[in-house]
Amino acid sequence: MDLIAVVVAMTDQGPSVLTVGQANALPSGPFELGHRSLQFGLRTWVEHQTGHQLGYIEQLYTFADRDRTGEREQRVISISYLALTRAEHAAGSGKRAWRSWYDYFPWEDHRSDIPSMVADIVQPRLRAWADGAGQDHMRRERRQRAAIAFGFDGRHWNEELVLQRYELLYEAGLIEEATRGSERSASPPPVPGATMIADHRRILATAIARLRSKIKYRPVVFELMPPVFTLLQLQRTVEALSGRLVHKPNFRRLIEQQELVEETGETTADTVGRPAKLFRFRHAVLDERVAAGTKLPLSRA
Amino acid sequence: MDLIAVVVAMTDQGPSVLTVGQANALPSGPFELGHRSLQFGLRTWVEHQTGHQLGYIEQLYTFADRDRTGEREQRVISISYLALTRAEHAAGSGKRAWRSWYDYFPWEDHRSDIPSMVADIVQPRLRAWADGAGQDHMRRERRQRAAIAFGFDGRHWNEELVLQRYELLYEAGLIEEATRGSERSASPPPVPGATMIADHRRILATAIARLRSKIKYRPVVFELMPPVFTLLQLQRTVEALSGRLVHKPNFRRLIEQQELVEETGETTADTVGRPAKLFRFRHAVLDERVAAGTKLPLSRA
DNA sequence: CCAATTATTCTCTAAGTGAGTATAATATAT
DNA sequence: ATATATTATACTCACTTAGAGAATAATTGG
Repeated sequence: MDLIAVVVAMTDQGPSVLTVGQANALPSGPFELGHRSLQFGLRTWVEHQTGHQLGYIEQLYTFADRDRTGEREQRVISISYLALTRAEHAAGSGKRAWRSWYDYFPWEDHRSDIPSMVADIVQPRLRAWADGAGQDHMRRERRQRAAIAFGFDGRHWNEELVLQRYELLYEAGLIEEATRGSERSASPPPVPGATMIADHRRILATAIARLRSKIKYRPVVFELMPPVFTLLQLQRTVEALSGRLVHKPNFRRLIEQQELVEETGETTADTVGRPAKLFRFRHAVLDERVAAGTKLPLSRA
Repeated sequence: MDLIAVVVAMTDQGPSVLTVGQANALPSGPFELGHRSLQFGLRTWVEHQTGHQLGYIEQLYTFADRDRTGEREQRVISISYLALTRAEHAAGSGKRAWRSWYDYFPWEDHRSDIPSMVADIVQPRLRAWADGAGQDHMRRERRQRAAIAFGFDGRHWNEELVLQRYELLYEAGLIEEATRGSERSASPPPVPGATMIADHRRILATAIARLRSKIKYRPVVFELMPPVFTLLQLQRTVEALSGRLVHKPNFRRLIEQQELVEETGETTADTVGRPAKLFRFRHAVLDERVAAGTKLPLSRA
């Protein structure tokens, strides 16, 4: 019985995740009898071990597949969580490090255009995998899945399909984790991207997908923001999480008409150009509207 | 390590859940080593025990609170699942029975107007609970929470807040499960609604909330429908699940423009009035659009 | 003072949604 | 046979939302 945490914060390197070891594992710990509840158990040990106050915690998924850790007949139940915090809360102890999550998923960052590795590496290898299927209908099905997941053939990129993309690459043998234990020469070279132990990278993919979906209908972004911020800073955070750019005027309109923020009266001084008003999150909305939404003006075209 | 299933189907009594015992418990079973995965384990034992083929399975939540079962220091991890099936698949064995979920949550059915018990019983008792708070700001906060959850003071009813409503009633001591073990005379009489053992009713509330949310953006309703159906039958199912009526022309428009269904060419014969065309679900949409949506034309007013 | 830079406001258009009305096809009653 | 009830299906309209681009404002640095 293990608790695994995906702790997310914004750092200088962008949207980041707290890692241990050689930046190849998520922090995890046993669930102890002394803990009042699962969530409480997670909160106490993460805060104790990392000095991070966790603002928002959400259960992700419980895993127990037999060969999860590779050891046969040993059954470990892992309960994974998504937690949001602010990087400043760090007390940096031991071998813990923040890493941009795009280090592990370089194909997910579409903020400055589509990464070239998608067309140069991912697409041809997935194509080869699809063509390697025996029957004709299998080939078509594989191609269609790849096209939907990665937006090939003129389809639109859907930033929420993080897990589907990872699983597709895994199934195609293009992820190092998928070919562990088998002959190295037998499998094609993996796609770029830092790897993780066991299925931690898969759990991270689940967390990113959840967060990308959630910011559209719950005001959780603010857990990652400092107490006061400009609208552009807020926008950059949303863009970092979703991996794509949003239309600035429309973003402002959305935030303001939902009354998610209020002006502090101050403005920024340290920037070039016109100084921006500073805002703070209106915590009252959490009480006022349970289903307080935050939609993103993401283009469909 | 326990698996608990909320198995949902449409029966003559409306949206129904599979129960065991005196219709006061959800089916549950241990997770065995022989099972390949959690989901697989659940599927096999539910199908084995009830003769039901489970179409759709989704993990709900993992619980491990210390006093969950009332036995101290005994820590049981429960992983709960939502499963959808068709009632006809039944092979009816033993003490299993379908029960309308509104037997357990009578305040949740707003199809034919708001149930009178909401204004007659729930509202005054929640008001009394709020007024019983010590400080003034506590009273205001309790009143606001009740108003948001149940749509008092001219607010809108939000059908997705099933869990919030249950938890509010629980906190107010108006749910029998909340006052177990304490002096009976000390607590107010519980609100109407069948009870369940342990926290099963809470798990059921979680499942209903999840399903009411999900039918709006994923075509899961079809798991509950027979192979062919009329659009009105589909609409009635959606209404039964969400607990509120939808606008018929708009519902049709939504279903058709999303190309979720296709005509079979047949029409119904056994009804009064003009015969309706029969439709079947277009399984192709599951491949075509991963995020295939089913939105409901629910009124905001 | 002008260019560059960032912030903020406004407008236009297209699509989506809630609500109501009109027409079509059947059964049953008179 | 005709009217009426009943259910199915189609159409219309007003209003809101969302995507996109343009225009204006307030700074800093030459």
